Amino acid sequence: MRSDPQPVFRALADPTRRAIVEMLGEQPRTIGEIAAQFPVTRPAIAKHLKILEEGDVIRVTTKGRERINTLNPAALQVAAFWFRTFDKFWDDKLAKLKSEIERTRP
Amino acid sequence: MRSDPQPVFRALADPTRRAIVEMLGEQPRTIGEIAAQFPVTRPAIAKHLKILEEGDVIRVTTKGRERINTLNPAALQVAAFWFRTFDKFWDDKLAKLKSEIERTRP
DNA sequence: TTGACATGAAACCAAAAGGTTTTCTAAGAG
DNA sequence: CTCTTAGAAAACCTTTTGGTTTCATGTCAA
Repeated sequence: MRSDPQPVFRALADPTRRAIVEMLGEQPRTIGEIAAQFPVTRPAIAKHLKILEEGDVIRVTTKGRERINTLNPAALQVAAFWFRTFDKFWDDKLAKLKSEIERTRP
Repeated sequence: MRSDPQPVFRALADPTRRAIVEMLGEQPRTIGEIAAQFPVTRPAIAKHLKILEEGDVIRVTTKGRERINTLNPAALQVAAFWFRTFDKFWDDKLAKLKSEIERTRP
């Protein structure tokens, strides 16, 4: 499960891209639908989507002349996992319980 | 606790900076000590540290002619929190348990 | 006080990032 | 067929990023 988080962190570094990720967390959308929500042009959004795709944060399927962008939540875990290193600083009891839960549920 | 995650995500977007964060997770260090671990020059590391400081990911204290860089784990939580939006995609039971734990421990 | 050492600071550079406009292609609707 | 529409693709631009080298400053140790 733990792969290189760099493309994911890179994808999430831009606020527009994080907003896109949040949008796609609700439901899959086409480029046009996404671009309509932002003050930038469609080509700009297309570039953002490409970067998200490179990080495997989204998956794209073609349907006729439309391209459906779907969130791939698993990729987010790759980045989220990185933060686990610092669990010890946050809440020791909670961290222990969490890891215990995860350990006993393979 | 939830503030703008942008400076944190920005700080964590670079692999060198994430490595620095991991180093400082062990113990505070001076710029020189950090720079010695990387194949880039000290001024380059100094710039990375500045970006980390802007995201409040590290705190800096001066001691004589040394500058001690210390990790501020709380800032990491700001970014980690963003991922919570997607808990529902990961493991529903675990997510519910986690939020239950957090809810009952204010 | 003098030298060595930790760091700051400025000037500079190439590449990447984020954006635009323009042009092209292909699929649906009439 | 033809028109409209979704998107791809290329060319271009400006700013930011990540790095360098060179020089300046302040502190510790002898």
